[in-house]
This record gives sequence, structure tokens and C-alpha cells, in this order.
Amino acid sequence: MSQEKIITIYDIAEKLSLSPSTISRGLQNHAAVNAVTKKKIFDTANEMGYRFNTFARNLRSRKTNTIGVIVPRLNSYFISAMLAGIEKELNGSGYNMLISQSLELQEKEAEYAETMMHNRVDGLIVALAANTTSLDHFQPFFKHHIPLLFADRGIAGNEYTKVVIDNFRAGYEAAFHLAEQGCTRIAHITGNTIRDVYSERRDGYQQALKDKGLSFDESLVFETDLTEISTMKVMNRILKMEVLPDGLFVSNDFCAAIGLKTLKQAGLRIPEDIAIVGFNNDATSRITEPALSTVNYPGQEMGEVVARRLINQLNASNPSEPETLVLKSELIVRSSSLKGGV
Amino acid sequence: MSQEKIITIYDIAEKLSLSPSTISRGLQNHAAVNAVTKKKIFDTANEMGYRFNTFARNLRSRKTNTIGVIVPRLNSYFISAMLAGIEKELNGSGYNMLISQSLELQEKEAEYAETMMHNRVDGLIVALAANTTSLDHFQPFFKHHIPLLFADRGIAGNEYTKVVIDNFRAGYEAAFHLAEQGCTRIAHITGNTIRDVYSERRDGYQQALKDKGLSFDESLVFETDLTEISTMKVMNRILKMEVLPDGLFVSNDFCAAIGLKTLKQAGLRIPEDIAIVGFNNDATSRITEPALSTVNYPGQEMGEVVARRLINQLNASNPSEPETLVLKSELIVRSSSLKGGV
DNA sequence: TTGTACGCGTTATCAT
DNA sequence: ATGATAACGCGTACAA
Repeated sequence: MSQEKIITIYDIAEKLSLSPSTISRGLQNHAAVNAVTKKKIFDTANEMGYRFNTFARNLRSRKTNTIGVIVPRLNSYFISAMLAGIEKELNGSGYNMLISQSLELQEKEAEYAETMMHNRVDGLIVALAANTTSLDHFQPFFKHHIPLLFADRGIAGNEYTKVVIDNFRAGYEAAFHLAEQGCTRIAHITGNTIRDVYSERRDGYQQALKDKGLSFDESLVFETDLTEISTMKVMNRILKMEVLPDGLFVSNDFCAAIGLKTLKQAGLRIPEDIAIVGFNNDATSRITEPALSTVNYPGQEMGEVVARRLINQLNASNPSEPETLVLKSELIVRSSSLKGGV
Repeated sequence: MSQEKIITIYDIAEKLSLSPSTISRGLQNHAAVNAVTKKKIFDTANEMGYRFNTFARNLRSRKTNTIGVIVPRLNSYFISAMLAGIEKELNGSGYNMLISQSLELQEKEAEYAETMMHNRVDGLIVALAANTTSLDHFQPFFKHHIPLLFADRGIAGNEYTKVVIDNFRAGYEAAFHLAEQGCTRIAHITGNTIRDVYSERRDGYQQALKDKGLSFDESLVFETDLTEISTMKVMNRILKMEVLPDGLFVSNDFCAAIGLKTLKQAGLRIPEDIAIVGFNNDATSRITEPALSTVNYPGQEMGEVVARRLINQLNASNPSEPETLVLKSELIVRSSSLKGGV
């Protein structure tokens, strides 16, 4: 009990008067090892408190069975759902998961990418930080042909494999729906439009206005960091407007919920005075009163899909082409945007 | 670009006509290496696309700089806040973080503990699964003197180091507050009471009733898995009672929010007919109307503290005694429990 | 079916 | 300040 010696296959070999290779094979359930011998090996291993050394194996096999994951932040409803999905798939397939959060900073993202590299991850899953503009920090991965997949937040173009939703369409549908409900002045709160998830939603919103013959008013679009504080500030600005908007599309449920509550407290009726649509279908969206219309955004599924795609790629014999997997998202209409009329 | 050879210190050594040892030392910024040589080494390393192999180092040094983290689930507001705290501290100190989720199952927890063992984590942080009753699966860690710290959900007693809040007191305060507000029939919804976090809150609640001279009614305590569905079921049972409760203490903000909304929809006024207190101070608690009274539960801080404690323990020369770190939690009174009286 | 011998990439030790 | 050598623990080609 006191100070445990570290047991290796050599120790087992010695005790059983066998060779280390036989032990190694036995522990791997190698076909060419006598069943009796195998049993003896396993028993002795347990008895001696043997635990095999993944590092020695990794060193030897040049594989780590570890996948790196870099996300903007861990404490987000959407991200944690995605991580849950990734974890499920990876661990189900015998992979480990090394996680870092970039805190929305390209600088940290780069730093962690390097760490992942040093840790010889077999593959990398990334959701880009808000301010990431260049992928230079991922060059080593491309160079060494280590699969790098983007989850949700990738970069425009078809150069890389990514799993996303059709943000343009989602934004379009949200705004279109508000217009259908009779809204003519639809405001939009979005995140950092460096990230295509946000710019595309905004573009979709803009296109919907156009298609519905509504004028686009730049001053009704608010680019923020999607925090509670920023949202409150935007609300104050909105409430001071001479002509209030009659619709609001927010790229994030939590902020939409904050907005909804703030507007109500200011005496406005939701949806009669201002109809609201959020984004993500967070648990929060079912808590607000009225319940929040939102875009269902399949976080867990996205995680599962990206992880499975990565695993397939790792198992594939020939290199796979970059691919963009688009998951289904859909507008969920609840009371916050349902004005009586059509 | 095409197929990159993996560069080792031998390659650099050869190119510079130096010995591998010098390269190794140079790359580590060893004092006893000529500055000029060092520079040459670094430059050549970059130029050749060298990336050092953590596994070889780990194998040699018998340390991995990796900490394992096993949590019940990733997609929980509280857990992800805690993880964010852990990640911050660990990565700040040069540690990596290997994460698994037990999905509240002891069986999976055991499986992952083994994986962590094989990966030779330097330490382990665990929040126990709902149904974990035995710690047998962690025996290897104890045996090999690998620090195992519990975060939030540990096990009773002083045998292990853990970071927690005073759940008894928190539960006591919540129930006491409701009683102070004039509630005399206070219901309680709790999680699996195998976990002390839940049983202690319930005990605190019970003690508060006693101290306020209220009778304890077993049928007003609902042990659930704290999901939305279970909460709805409990609400239905409550609404069917002949005498409704006039207070409700829920061990989880999300469920409290669901409950609050359901009761309101059934025509009850909050807090006049039923006053409610939740737990966690989730973002959700500020969204409900009325805003939810709750117990502030410092998830991120808890993560930071447990990680820091672990790092200290790893750096300490002498073994450290088990210790229970109790973080401050406090009742936050908002409108959902503030009856006019008193 | 089992054993021998070497390599994986690094670092520690001892020597120069 | 630098070099030579062994060792970390395992896997595998080849031999027996």
C-alpha cells in the first residue's frame, strides 16, 4: 500500500518467467497467445497493480488516440451541448478529449493550437474565437496532415471541413417571419460579424427585409459581444428612439430574453408592440413570458456529427476531401413573435 | 509541403553538427548552453518544422502535465462554469485538461477513471455521478498516490480533499427565508439524495422548518432527477393537492423556473400564493418573472479553487493532508419569494 | 506459441 | 559548454 512501485510488463514477465513481448501481446488480447497464458497474464497484472503506459504506446505507435478541442468558451449553453455531443462520440470510439477555451481571443487560440500540436493530438476540432481572422496558427496541422475540422464557427469557403447550419437561411427565416407578422421596423442584435455565423444571419435578415419590401435601416443593426451588459445598453438606445422598432431579431436566446424582459419592464407589450425572435433554442427560451420564438440550433448533434466525421477521416485509408456538412435548423415560433394578425 | 517528415532533435543535431543532448538542452533554455548556439538551435528547429514530442518527454520524466476531469455532464450551466474555472487555472499553469462526462452513471465514471489512469494523469478532479455509492473505481489513484480532489460533489467525511459549499446552511437559509416570509407549507424539490449536495440541502430545509416551528410533511419533499419533465410531473402532483403549498424550494434554478412558469399558468400568483426559491444563481434566474430568489453558487470560483489546490498539491514536496474547502454561498432574495409582509 | 532485439524521441547522468 | 550513453515502457519484425 505505502509506496507503490510502478509495474511494467517486464515485472510481470519476470514473475511469470515469460518474455515481455508475450506479456505485451497477452495484454492486447493478441490471437497468437495461449488462452491459459493470457489468463495468467491478466491475473498477475491485476494482482501486481499493473497499469499500462499510454505514453510508451503512443511513442511507439505514433498515435495518441486523443482529439484536441478548442472552443471560444466553456460556459455557454450551446458550446457545452456541442461538447457533450463530441465527448459522446469520441469516448464511444476510444478517443480522449483534450479541451481548451480561447476566451474568444485569437492569441489564446494560437497558443492552445501549439499545445495541442505538442500533445500530438490525432485530430483537432475548432470553433473559432470571435476575433480570429487568420488561420496561420493552424498551419502546422495542415503541414503535418493532421485533420482539422471546424464546428459551427469556421471560415468562409470550401477549403476546410466544417459542420454548420445555414445561418443565412436561419436569419432570413427569422426576419421574414417577423415581417409576415406585420413588423416593418425590425431591429437586429448580432455578435462579432468577423465570424460568418453572425454576418450570415445578418445578411439573411437583410435579404428578408428586401424581399418583403422593407427598407433596411443601418441604425437598427447592433453589433455587440452578446453579453448581458451590452444587451442592456442596446435596449437603452432602442428605448430612446423616436420611432421604436416593432420587431427584434437577436442572435442569441439569452440576450433575447434579457431584451424581452427589459422591454416589458419599460411598459412595452410583447409581441404586440415589439415581436421578438431569438436564436439557439436554449432552455432559456422556454422560460421567458411570453415564450421566445427562436431558431433551433442542434448543438449536441453538431458535436456528434463533427466528431464522427473526424473519426471516419482518421480511419479512412485515403485522404478525404474538404466538405461542408450543413445541419438542419428551423424556426420555432412561440408567443413572443405571434401577433394576432397574419 | 507534401509529405512532411517528422523532425526530431537528432535531425537538428545532425544539421548543426551538434549532439542531441545539446539540442535538447538548448530547446529547454538550459543555462549551460552558449547563447549563440541556442539561437542557432531555435532557428534551425523552426526552419525544419520541428515540434517536440510530449510523449517521449512524459515517458522519460514520468510526468504528463495533464489533469483528468470527470463530471456528471458537460451541458449544465453550473458544470460548465466550473470547467471554465478549472481550465483557466490549469492552462495558466501549463497543465492540460482531459475531460469526460459520466452521464451521472457510476459505471461510466469507473470506466473513465481507468482511462485517466492509463493516460497517466498527474491528478484527477471529480464531481461524482448521481448514483455513485462506492469509490472502489478510484482505488488505483489512492494506491499510486495520485491526487484525487472532489469538486462540489464529493463524499461525506474528511478522508478526501474537496471543494464545496455549505449545502446544509444554504438549504437552511432558503427554507428559513421562505418561512420568514410567512410560508407555512413549504415544498421541496431535490435531486438524488445519494449525493450529499442534495441530502444536505434537504436536511437544512428540514432543520429550518423545525426551528421555525413548522411541521415537516414528508409528502412535500420530491426527490427527482431534476429534469424538465420530472419537474412538470411534480408540478402536476402539487397542483392536485387539496391544500396547496405556499412555498417552494427547488434545488436547481432551471427546474425552479419551469415550476414558476407552470404554477403561474395554472393561475397561481408568485410569490403571493406560492413563494419560490431556486438554487445556483443561473442566468435563468434573472430571466423569470418575477425574478427568482436563489442561492448563489460560485461555479467558476469552485473550479479555480479546486484546480489551484491540486496544482499546489502537485508542487508540494511533502504529501498534503485531506482538506475540505468551503466556499461562500449566499441567498439572493429577488421577487419570487418576497411577500409584502414582515 | 513464445522469445530476441531494436526503435519510438526525449532527458539524466556521467564524462570530457 | 558540449558529447556519449543509457533509460523511460511498450510494440513489432523476425527468428525460433
